[in-house]
Amino acid sequence: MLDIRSIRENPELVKEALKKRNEDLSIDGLIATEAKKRALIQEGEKLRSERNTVSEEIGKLKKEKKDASVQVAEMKKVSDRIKEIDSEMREADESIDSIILTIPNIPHESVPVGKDEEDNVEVRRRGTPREFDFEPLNHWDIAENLDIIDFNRGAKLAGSRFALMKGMGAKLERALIGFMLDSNTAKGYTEIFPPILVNRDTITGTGQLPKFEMDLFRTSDPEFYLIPTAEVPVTNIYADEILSENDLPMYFTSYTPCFRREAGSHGKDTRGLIRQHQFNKVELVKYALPEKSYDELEKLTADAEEILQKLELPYRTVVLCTGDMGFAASKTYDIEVWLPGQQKYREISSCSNCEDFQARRAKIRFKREGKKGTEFVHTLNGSGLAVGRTAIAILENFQQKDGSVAIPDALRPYFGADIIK
RNA sequence: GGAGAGGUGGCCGAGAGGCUGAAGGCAGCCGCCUGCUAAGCGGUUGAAGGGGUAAUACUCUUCCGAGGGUUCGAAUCCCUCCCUCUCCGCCA
Repeated sequence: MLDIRSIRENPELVKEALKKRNEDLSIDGLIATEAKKRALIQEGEKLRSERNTVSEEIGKLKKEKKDASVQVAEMKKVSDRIKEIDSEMREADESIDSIILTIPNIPHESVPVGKDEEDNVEVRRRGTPREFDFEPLNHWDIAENLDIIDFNRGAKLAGSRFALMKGMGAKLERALIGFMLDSNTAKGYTEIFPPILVNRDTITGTGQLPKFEMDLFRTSDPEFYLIPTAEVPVTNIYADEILSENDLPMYFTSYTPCFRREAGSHGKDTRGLIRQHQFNKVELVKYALPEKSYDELEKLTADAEEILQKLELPYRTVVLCTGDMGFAASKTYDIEVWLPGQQKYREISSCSNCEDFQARRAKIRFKREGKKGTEFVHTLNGSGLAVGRTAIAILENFQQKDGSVAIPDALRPYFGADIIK
Protein backbone atom coordinates (compact mmCIF):
# COMPACT_ATOMS: atom_id res chain seq x y z
CA MET A 1 0.00 0.00 0.00
CA LEU A 2 1.23 3.45 -0.84
CA ASP A 3 1.12 6.30 1.61
CA ILE A 4 -2.06 8.26 0.97
CA ARG A 5 -0.23 11.43 1.89
CA SER A 6 2.42 10.98 -0.73
CA ILE A 7 -0.26 10.15 -3.27
CA ARG A 8 -2.03 13.36 -2.37
CA GLU A 9 1.14 15.42 -2.50
CA ASN A 10 2.67 13.87 -5.62
CA PRO A 11 -0.15 12.49 -7.72
CA GLU A 12 1.90 12.85 -10.91
CA LEU A 13 4.62 10.61 -9.54
CA VAL A 14 2.11 7.88 -8.81
CA LYS A 15 0.41 8.23 -12.17
CA GLU A 16 3.73 7.92 -13.91
CA ALA A 17 4.66 4.85 -11.89
CA LEU A 18 1.36 3.22 -12.76
CA LYS A 19 1.93 3.93 -16.43
CA LYS A 20 5.36 2.29 -16.28
CA ARG A 21 3.69 -0.81 -14.90
CA ASN A 22 1.08 -0.81 -17.66
CA GLU A 23 -1.58 -0.13 -15.05
CA ASP A 24 -4.63 1.80 -16.02
CA LEU A 25 -5.95 3.05 -12.72
CA SER A 26 -7.41 6.44 -11.94
CA ILE A 27 -6.33 7.97 -8.68
CA ASP A 28 -8.22 11.26 -9.00
CA GLY A 29 -11.32 9.79 -7.41
CA LEU A 30 -9.20 8.42 -4.61
CA ILE A 31 -7.69 11.81 -3.88
CA ALA A 32 -11.13 13.44 -3.85
CA THR A 33 -12.57 10.84 -1.51
CA GLU A 34 -9.65 11.21 0.81
CA ALA A 35 -10.08 14.98 0.93
CA LYS A 36 -13.72 14.43 1.85
CA LYS A 37 -12.70 12.03 4.54
CA ARG A 38 -10.34 14.53 6.09
CA ALA A 39 -13.08 17.16 6.13
CA LEU A 40 -15.31 14.65 7.92
CA ILE A 41 -12.58 13.93 10.45
CA GLN A 42 -12.24 17.58 11.24
CA GLU A 43 -15.95 18.16 11.62
CA GLY A 44 -16.31 15.03 13.72
CA GLU A 45 -13.46 16.00 16.01
CA LYS A 46 -14.86 19.44 16.58
CA LEU A 47 -18.23 17.97 17.54
CA ARG A 48 -16.66 15.36 19.77
CA SER A 49 -14.65 18.00 21.52
CA GLU A 50 -17.83 19.95 22.15
CA ARG A 51 -19.64 16.88 23.37
CA ASN A 52 -16.82 16.02 25.74
CA THR A 53 -16.84 19.40 27.45
CA VAL A 54 -20.63 19.72 27.62
CA SER A 55 -21.03 16.17 28.87
CA GLU A 56 -18.66 16.97 31.65
CA GLU A 57 -20.78 20.00 32.56
CA ILE A 58 -23.87 17.84 32.55
CA GLY A 59 -22.20 15.54 34.99
CA LYS A 60 -21.42 18.43 37.30
CA LEU A 61 -24.92 19.90 37.06
CA LYS A 62 -26.46 16.56 37.89
CA LYS A 63 -24.22 16.18 40.85
CA GLU A 64 -25.41 19.54 42.11
CA LYS A 65 -29.01 18.44 41.45
CA LYS A 66 -29.44 21.16 38.86
CA ASP A 67 -31.42 20.94 35.66
CA ALA A 68 -29.44 19.89 32.59
CA SER A 69 -32.22 19.07 30.15
CA VAL A 70 -31.27 21.87 27.74
CA GLN A 71 -27.73 20.64 27.44
CA VAL A 72 -28.84 17.02 27.19
CA ALA A 73 -31.20 17.83 24.33
CA GLU A 74 -28.49 19.77 22.57
CA MET A 75 -25.95 17.01 22.93
CA LYS A 76 -28.45 14.50 21.67
CA LYS A 77 -28.44 16.43 18.40
CA VAL A 78 -24.66 16.60 18.38
CA SER A 79 -24.43 12.89 18.97
CA ASP A 80 -26.80 12.15 16.13
CA ARG A 81 -24.69 14.25 13.81
CA ILE A 82 -21.57 12.44 14.97
CA LYS A 83 -23.22 9.15 14.09
CA GLU A 84 -24.02 10.44 10.63
CA ILE A 85 -20.45 11.56 10.15
CA ASP A 86 -19.14 8.22 11.35
CA SER A 87 -21.20 6.33 8.86
CA GLU A 88 -20.17 8.64 6.03
CA MET A 89 -16.62 8.13 7.10
CA ARG A 90 -16.98 4.38 7.03
CA GLU A 91 -18.21 4.66 3.47
CA ALA A 92 -15.29 6.88 2.55
CA ASP A 93 -12.86 4.45 4.14
CA GLU A 94 -14.29 1.52 2.25
CA SER A 95 -14.08 3.41 -0.97
CA ILE A 96 -10.49 4.46 -0.26
CA ASP A 97 -9.47 0.93 0.69
CA SER A 98 -11.07 -0.58 -2.37
CA ILE A 99 -8.80 1.55 -4.52
CA ILE A 100 -5.63 1.98 -2.54
CA LEU A 101 -5.29 -1.74 -1.82
CA THR A 102 -5.20 -2.40 -5.56
CA ILE A 103 -2.49 0.11 -6.43
CA PRO A 104 0.84 -1.63 -6.98
CA ASN A 105 4.11 -0.51 -5.49
CA ILE A 106 6.19 2.20 -7.13
CA PRO A 107 9.25 0.86 -8.97
CA HIS A 108 12.67 1.90 -7.69
CA GLU A 109 14.51 4.36 -9.91
CA SER A 110 17.10 1.71 -10.83
CA VAL A 111 14.46 -0.56 -12.37
CA PRO A 112 14.47 -0.63 -16.18
CA VAL A 113 11.28 0.57 -17.81
CA GLY A 114 9.72 -2.07 -19.99
CA LYS A 115 6.60 -3.86 -21.09
CA ASP A 116 7.11 -7.54 -20.32
CA GLU A 117 9.75 -10.18 -19.66
CA GLU A 118 11.39 -9.37 -23.00
CA ASP A 119 12.58 -6.15 -21.44
CA ASN A 120 14.18 -7.67 -18.36
CA VAL A 121 17.90 -7.02 -18.16
CA GLU A 122 20.48 -9.68 -17.48
CA VAL A 123 22.92 -8.57 -14.81
CA ARG A 124 25.19 -11.61 -14.50
CA ARG A 125 25.66 -15.19 -15.53
CA ARG A 126 27.43 -17.91 -13.56
CA GLY A 127 28.44 -21.42 -14.52
CA THR A 128 28.71 -22.80 -18.02
CA PRO A 129 25.96 -24.98 -19.45
CA ARG A 130 27.37 -28.44 -19.88
CA GLU A 131 28.18 -29.86 -23.32
CA PHE A 132 26.29 -33.13 -23.76
CA ASP A 133 27.64 -35.91 -25.93
CA PHE A 134 24.08 -37.20 -26.22
CA GLU A 135 20.65 -35.63 -26.57
CA PRO A 136 19.67 -34.40 -23.08
CA LEU A 137 16.20 -35.42 -21.97
CA ASN A 138 13.45 -33.43 -20.30
CA HIS A 139 13.15 -33.95 -16.59
CA TRP A 140 9.82 -35.74 -16.92
CA ASP A 141 11.35 -38.35 -19.16
CA ILE A 142 14.34 -38.77 -16.88
CA ALA A 143 12.08 -39.02 -13.83
CA GLU A 144 9.65 -41.46 -15.36
CA ASN A 145 12.46 -43.65 -16.66
CA LEU A 146 13.91 -43.76 -13.15
CA ASP A 147 10.44 -44.22 -11.65
CA ILE A 148 10.92 -41.36 -9.19
CA ILE A 149 8.05 -39.11 -10.24
CA ASP A 150 4.60 -40.41 -11.18
CA PHE A 151 2.62 -37.74 -12.95
CA ASN A 152 -0.29 -39.94 -13.95
CA ARG A 153 -1.03 -41.15 -10.48
CA GLY A 154 -0.58 -37.64 -9.11
CA ALA A 155 -3.28 -36.57 -11.54
CA LYS A 156 -5.45 -39.51 -10.50
CA LEU A 157 -5.19 -38.60 -6.84
CA ALA A 158 -5.75 -34.89 -7.21
CA GLY A 159 -5.88 -33.62 -10.78
CA SER A 160 -3.71 -31.97 -13.34
CA ARG A 161 -0.67 -30.09 -12.06
CA PHE A 162 -0.19 -32.53 -9.21
CA ALA A 163 2.59 -35.09 -9.07
CA LEU A 164 3.65 -37.95 -6.89
CA MET A 165 7.28 -38.16 -5.92
CA LYS A 166 8.51 -41.58 -5.10
CA GLY A 167 11.57 -43.33 -3.75
CA MET A 168 14.71 -41.40 -4.67
CA GLY A 169 12.51 -38.62 -6.08
CA ALA A 170 10.86 -38.03 -2.73
CA LYS A 171 14.22 -38.27 -1.05
CA LEU A 172 15.78 -35.76 -3.43
CA GLU A 173 13.07 -33.29 -2.51
CA ARG A 174 13.65 -33.86 1.18
CA ALA A 175 17.43 -33.65 0.84
CA LEU A 176 17.17 -30.33 -0.98
CA ILE A 177 14.94 -28.86 1.71
CA GLY A 178 17.40 -29.78 4.44
CA PHE A 179 20.37 -28.61 2.43
CA MET A 180 18.80 -25.22 1.66
CA LEU A 181 17.62 -24.60 5.19
CA ASP A 182 21.06 -25.43 6.59
CA SER A 183 22.76 -23.23 4.04
CA ASN A 184 20.48 -20.32 4.99
CA THR A 185 20.62 -20.75 8.75
CA ALA A 186 24.43 -20.85 8.52
CA LYS A 187 24.19 -17.27 7.23
CA GLY A 188 22.13 -16.05 10.14
CA TYR A 189 18.62 -16.68 8.91
CA THR A 190 16.30 -17.97 11.61
CA GLU A 191 14.34 -21.03 10.61
CA ILE A 192 10.57 -20.72 10.76
CA PHE A 193 7.86 -23.27 10.22
CA PRO A 194 4.67 -21.22 10.01
CA PRO A 195 0.98 -21.98 9.56
CA ILE A 196 0.23 -22.94 5.99
CA LEU A 197 -3.40 -21.92 6.22
CA VAL A 198 -3.78 -18.26 7.09
CA ASN A 199 -6.54 -15.74 7.54
CA ARG A 200 -7.61 -12.95 5.28
CA ASP A 201 -5.74 -10.20 7.12
CA THR A 202 -2.46 -12.01 6.78
CA ILE A 203 -2.80 -12.55 3.09
CA THR A 204 -3.92 -8.96 2.60
CA GLY A 205 -0.84 -7.76 4.47
CA THR A 206 1.58 -9.07 1.88
CA GLY A 207 -0.57 -7.93 -1.05
CA GLN A 208 -2.08 -11.13 -2.47
CA LEU A 209 -5.53 -9.84 -1.50
CA PRO A 210 -7.80 -8.22 -2.49
CA LYS A 211 -6.49 -8.14 -6.03
CA PHE A 212 -5.33 -11.70 -6.58
CA GLU A 213 -8.09 -13.81 -5.08
CA MET A 214 -8.16 -15.84 -8.29
CA ASP A 215 -4.63 -17.13 -7.71
CA LEU A 216 -5.34 -18.60 -4.28
CA PHE A 217 -6.83 -21.75 -2.87
CA ARG A 218 -9.15 -21.22 0.00
CA THR A 219 -11.10 -23.26 2.51
CA SER A 220 -14.61 -22.50 3.63
CA ASP A 221 -16.13 -22.91 7.04
CA PRO A 222 -13.94 -21.76 8.54
CA GLU A 223 -12.38 -19.57 5.90
CA PHE A 224 -8.64 -19.90 5.42
CA TYR A 225 -6.28 -19.29 2.56
CA LEU A 226 -3.60 -21.78 1.57
CA ILE A 227 -0.37 -19.87 1.37
CA PRO A 228 1.06 -19.37 -2.12
CA THR A 229 4.49 -18.75 -0.55
CA ALA A 230 6.02 -18.68 2.92
CA GLU A 231 6.52 -14.97 2.34
CA VAL A 232 2.90 -14.54 3.42
CA PRO A 233 3.03 -15.93 6.98
CA VAL A 234 6.67 -15.07 7.62
CA THR A 235 6.48 -11.43 6.55
CA ASN A 236 3.40 -11.08 8.74
CA ILE A 237 5.05 -12.45 11.88
CA TYR A 238 5.41 -8.97 13.33
CA ALA A 239 2.27 -7.49 11.79
CA ASP A 240 0.71 -4.88 14.04
CA GLU A 241 3.81 -4.64 16.19
CA ILE A 242 6.41 -2.01 16.91
CA LEU A 243 10.01 -3.21 16.88
CA SER A 244 13.01 -1.34 18.10
CA GLU A 245 15.77 -0.14 15.79
CA ASN A 246 18.17 -2.66 17.35
CA ASP A 247 15.96 -5.56 16.31
CA LEU A 248 16.77 -4.84 12.67
CA PRO A 249 17.70 -6.37 10.39
CA MET A 250 15.88 -9.65 10.93
CA TYR A 251 16.50 -12.66 8.69
CA PHE A 252 14.15 -15.61 8.35
CA THR A 253 14.16 -18.74 6.27
CA SER A 254 11.22 -21.02 5.98
CA TYR A 255 10.39 -24.24 4.22
CA THR A 256 6.72 -24.67 3.37
CA PRO A 257 4.57 -26.27 0.76
CA CYS A 258 3.01 -23.60 -1.47
CA PHE A 259 -0.33 -23.66 -3.22
CA ARG A 260 -1.31 -21.77 -6.34
CA ARG A 261 -4.37 -21.94 -8.54
CA GLU A 262 -2.36 -21.00 -11.64
CA ALA A 263 -5.50 -19.45 -13.07
CA GLY A 264 -4.57 -17.75 -16.30
CA SER A 265 -1.65 -20.00 -17.08
CA HIS A 266 -3.62 -22.65 -18.95
CA GLY A 267 -1.47 -24.37 -21.49
CA LYS A 268 1.81 -23.16 -19.95
CA ASP A 269 4.23 -25.76 -18.72
CA THR A 270 1.56 -28.42 -18.70
CA ARG A 271 4.10 -31.23 -18.69
CA GLY A 272 6.47 -31.89 -15.89
CA LEU A 273 7.11 -30.40 -12.54
CA ILE A 274 7.68 -26.76 -13.48
CA ARG A 275 4.24 -25.45 -12.70
CA GLN A 276 2.29 -27.33 -10.03
CA HIS A 277 -0.65 -26.45 -7.82
CA GLN A 278 1.38 -27.66 -4.86
CA PHE A 279 5.12 -27.28 -4.58
CA ASN A 280 7.84 -26.98 -1.99
CA LYS A 281 9.84 -23.85 -1.48
CA VAL A 282 12.44 -22.59 0.96
CA GLU A 283 11.95 -18.89 1.37
CA LEU A 284 14.13 -16.04 2.60
CA VAL A 285 12.48 -13.07 4.32
CA LYS A 286 14.12 -9.98 5.75
CA TYR A 287 13.02 -6.99 7.75
CA ALA A 288 15.43 -4.12 7.11
CA LEU A 289 16.06 -0.51 8.00
CA PRO A 290 14.82 1.67 5.13
CA GLU A 291 18.28 3.08 4.39
CA LYS A 292 19.77 -0.42 4.22
CA SER A 293 17.13 -2.29 2.28
CA TYR A 294 18.78 -2.14 -1.14
CA ASP A 295 22.06 -3.45 0.26
CA GLU A 296 20.03 -6.19 1.89
CA LEU A 297 18.41 -7.02 -1.43
CA GLU A 298 21.83 -7.52 -3.02
CA LYS A 299 22.89 -9.75 -0.13
CA LEU A 300 19.68 -11.74 -0.18
CA THR A 301 20.01 -12.33 -3.91
CA ALA A 302 23.63 -13.38 -3.43
CA ASP A 303 22.55 -15.82 -0.70
CA ALA A 304 20.03 -17.42 -3.05
CA GLU A 305 22.60 -17.56 -5.85
CA GLU A 306 25.08 -19.22 -3.58
CA ILE A 307 22.83 -22.26 -3.26
CA LEU A 308 22.93 -22.70 -7.02
CA GLN A 309 26.70 -22.30 -6.94
CA LYS A 310 27.05 -24.97 -4.29
CA LEU A 311 24.86 -27.27 -6.36
CA GLU A 312 26.97 -26.51 -9.44
CA LEU A 313 23.99 -25.37 -11.44
CA PRO A 314 24.50 -22.75 -14.18
CA TYR A 315 22.26 -19.72 -13.83
CA ARG A 316 21.80 -16.11 -14.73
CA THR A 317 20.32 -13.24 -12.81
CA VAL A 318 18.02 -10.68 -14.39
CA VAL A 319 16.51 -7.52 -13.03
CA LEU A 320 12.82 -7.39 -13.83
CA CYS A 321 11.54 -4.43 -15.81
CA THR A 322 8.68 -2.28 -14.56
CA GLY A 323 6.10 -4.19 -16.59
CA ASP A 324 7.10 -7.63 -15.29
CA MET A 325 7.42 -6.94 -11.56
CA GLY A 326 5.06 -8.31 -8.97
CA PHE A 327 2.43 -6.20 -7.28
CA ALA A 328 4.22 -5.51 -3.99
CA ALA A 329 7.78 -5.17 -5.26
CA SER A 330 9.85 -2.05 -5.82
CA LYS A 331 12.69 -4.00 -7.35
CA THR A 332 13.06 -7.66 -8.20
CA TYR A 333 15.88 -9.90 -9.33
CA ASP A 334 14.92 -13.21 -10.86
CA ILE A 335 17.44 -15.99 -10.77
CA GLU A 336 17.06 -18.35 -13.70
CA VAL A 337 18.61 -21.80 -13.80
CA TRP A 338 19.75 -23.45 -16.99
CA LEU A 339 17.58 -26.39 -18.07
CA PRO A 340 19.28 -28.48 -20.76
CA GLY A 341 16.03 -30.32 -21.54
CA GLN A 342 14.43 -27.02 -22.56
CA GLN A 343 17.64 -25.29 -23.63
CA LYS A 344 16.43 -22.33 -21.62
CA TYR A 345 17.01 -20.43 -18.42
CA ARG A 346 13.96 -20.80 -16.17
CA GLU A 347 13.02 -18.90 -13.03
CA ILE A 348 14.07 -20.65 -9.84
CA SER A 349 14.07 -17.69 -7.47
CA SER A 350 12.59 -14.24 -7.32
CA CYS A 351 14.13 -11.77 -4.87
CA SER A 352 12.30 -8.54 -4.11
CA ASN A 353 12.53 -5.46 -2.01
CA CYS A 354 9.01 -4.35 -1.17
CA GLU A 355 10.25 -1.28 0.72
CA ASP A 356 7.45 -0.18 3.07
CA PHE A 357 4.61 -1.36 0.84
CA GLN A 358 3.83 -4.52 2.79
CA ALA A 359 4.85 -3.04 6.12
CA ARG A 360 2.30 -0.28 5.73
CA ARG A 361 -0.43 -2.79 4.95
CA ALA A 362 0.57 -5.10 7.78
CA LYS A 363 1.56 -2.30 10.18
CA ILE A 364 5.07 -3.54 10.83
CA ARG A 365 6.84 -0.60 12.43
CA PHE A 366 9.96 0.24 14.35
CA LYS A 367 11.14 3.00 16.63
CA ARG A 368 14.48 4.71 16.34
CA GLU A 369 16.57 5.30 19.43
CA GLY A 370 15.85 8.75 20.84
CA LYS A 371 13.39 9.67 18.09
CA LYS A 372 9.70 9.99 18.59
CA GLY A 373 7.17 8.37 16.37
CA THR A 374 7.51 5.17 14.39
CA GLU A 375 8.57 4.22 10.87
CA PHE A 376 7.67 1.30 8.68
CA VAL A 377 10.30 -1.38 8.21
CA HIS A 378 11.28 -2.47 4.73
CA THR A 379 10.42 -6.06 3.89
CA LEU A 380 12.27 -8.28 1.44
CA ASN A 381 11.74 -11.80 0.28
CA GLY A 382 13.22 -14.27 -2.12
CA SER A 383 13.18 -17.95 -2.87
CA GLY A 384 16.15 -19.76 -1.56
CA LEU A 385 15.11 -21.80 -3.57
CA ALA A 386 12.07 -23.31 -5.26
CA VAL A 387 12.66 -26.95 -4.35
CA GLY A 388 10.84 -28.73 -7.17
CA ARG A 389 12.52 -26.62 -9.79
CA THR A 390 15.89 -27.26 -8.20
CA ALA A 391 15.18 -30.98 -8.38
CA ILE A 392 14.35 -30.56 -12.06
CA ALA A 393 17.58 -28.66 -12.61
CA ILE A 394 19.61 -31.41 -10.99
CA LEU A 395 17.89 -34.13 -13.01
CA GLU A 396 18.45 -32.30 -16.28
CA ASN A 397 21.95 -30.94 -15.66
CA PHE A 398 23.38 -34.06 -14.05
CA GLN A 399 21.75 -36.67 -16.28
CA GLN A 400 24.01 -39.23 -17.82
CA LYS A 401 23.92 -41.19 -21.01
CA ASP A 402 22.72 -44.37 -19.28
CA GLY A 403 19.72 -42.56 -17.81
CA SER A 404 21.14 -42.23 -14.31
CA VAL A 405 21.56 -38.91 -12.55
CA ALA A 406 24.62 -37.85 -10.55
CA ILE A 407 24.12 -36.00 -7.29
CA PRO A 408 26.15 -32.80 -6.79
CA ASP A 409 28.84 -33.14 -4.12
CA ALA A 410 27.29 -30.61 -1.78
CA LEU A 411 24.02 -32.53 -1.65
CA ARG A 412 25.45 -35.99 -1.04
CA PRO A 413 25.52 -35.78 2.76
CA TYR A 414 21.81 -34.98 2.66
CA PHE A 415 20.89 -37.43 -0.05
CA GLY A 416 22.98 -40.31 1.20
CA ALA A 417 24.06 -41.46 -2.24
CA ASP A 418 25.99 -40.08 -5.19
CA ILE A 419 23.72 -41.25 -7.96
CA ILE A 420 20.11 -42.04 -8.82
CA LYS A 421 19.77 -45.02 -11.10
C1' G B 1 -17.94 -31.30 20.69
C1' G B 2 -19.64 -30.15 26.28
C1' A B 3 -18.76 -27.01 30.91
C1' G B 4 -16.38 -22.89 33.00
C1' A B 5 -12.76 -18.55 33.48
C1' G B 6 -10.56 -14.55 31.23
C1' G B 7 -8.51 -10.70 27.47
C1' U B 8 -6.81 -3.29 30.57
C1' G B 9 -0.12 0.50 29.19
C1' G B 10 6.83 -2.66 28.06
C1' C B 11 5.22 -6.40 32.07
C1' C B 12 2.05 -7.49 36.57
C1' G B 13 -2.51 -5.65 38.23
C1' A B 14 -6.86 -2.29 40.12
C1' G B 15 -11.12 0.03 38.11
C1' A B 16 -17.85 -2.01 37.64
C1' G B 17 -21.52 4.68 33.83
C1' G B 18 -18.89 11.21 34.33
C1' C B 19 -13.36 13.39 38.61
C1' U B 20 -9.59 7.28 34.35
C1' G B 21 -4.95 7.63 29.13
C1' A B 22 -6.23 4.82 33.09
C1' A B 23 -4.65 3.67 40.83
C1' G B 24 -0.60 0.62 42.72
C1' G B 25 3.73 -2.28 41.66
C1' C B 26 7.80 -3.82 38.44
C1' A B 27 10.99 -2.46 34.50
C1' G B 28 13.05 1.90 31.76
C1' C B 29 14.83 7.00 31.58
C1' C B 30 16.52 11.80 34.10
C1' G B 31 18.12 14.08 38.47
C1' C B 32 19.58 13.97 43.82
C1' C B 33 22.11 11.27 47.39
C1' U B 34 26.29 8.03 47.94
C1' G B 35 34.06 5.50 48.67
C1' C B 36 31.82 1.69 44.65
C1' U B 37 27.51 -1.37 44.04
C1' A B 38 22.79 -2.04 46.24
C1' A B 39 19.14 0.63 48.76
C1' G B 40 16.68 5.47 49.28
C1' C B 41 14.34 10.25 47.51
C1' G B 42 12.10 13.34 43.54
C1' G B 43 10.59 13.61 38.58
C1' U B 44 9.51 11.26 34.07
C1' U B 45 8.10 7.23 30.45
C1' G B 46 2.36 4.41 25.12
C1' A B 47 0.31 4.55 19.95
C1' A B 48 -2.36 6.69 15.68
C1' G B 49 -4.33 10.91 13.39
C1' G B 50 -5.30 16.38 12.93
C1' G B 51 -4.15 21.72 14.07
C1' G B 52 0.17 24.65 15.25
C1' U B 53 5.78 25.87 14.94
C1' A B 54 11.81 27.12 11.48
C1' A B 55 11.97 23.22 15.01
C1' U B 56 10.37 22.74 19.99
C1' A B 57 6.42 24.15 23.02
C1' C B 58 1.35 23.89 22.90
C1' U B 59 -3.40 21.84 21.52
C1' C B 60 -7.63 18.67 19.71
C1' U B 61 -9.58 13.68 18.49
C1' U B 62 -9.27 8.41 18.88
C1' C B 63 -7.38 3.87 21.24
C1' C B 64 -8.77 -0.71 27.80
C1' G B 65 -9.15 -8.08 22.29
C1' A B 66 -12.33 -6.64 17.39
C1' G B 67 -16.89 -4.75 15.52
C1' G B 68 -21.80 -2.94 16.39
C1' G B 69 -25.57 -0.93 19.98
C1' U B 70 -27.75 1.78 24.47
C1' U B 71 -26.70 6.78 26.75
C1' C B 72 -25.89 13.81 26.99
C1' G B 73 -21.57 10.71 28.49
C1' A B 74 -18.94 3.69 28.08
C1' A B 75 -12.77 0.34 29.97
C1' U B 76 -17.43 -0.07 32.87
C1' C B 77 -24.27 -1.88 30.42
C1' C B 78 -26.24 -4.96 25.84
C1' C B 79 -25.26 -7.91 21.18
C1' U B 80 -21.94 -10.45 17.65
C1' C B 81 -17.20 -12.24 16.63
C1' C B 82 -11.97 -13.48 17.67
C1' C B 83 -8.24 -15.21 20.92
C1' U B 84 -6.15 -17.42 25.56
C1' C B 85 -6.57 -20.66 29.82
C1' U B 86 -8.84 -24.89 32.93
C1' C B 87 -11.79 -29.46 33.16
C1' C B 88 -14.41 -33.48 30.37
C1' G B 89 -14.84 -36.10 25.67
C1' C B 90 -12.46 -37.23 20.99
C1' C B 91 -8.02 -37.42 18.33
C1' A B 92 -2.44 -37.34 14.88
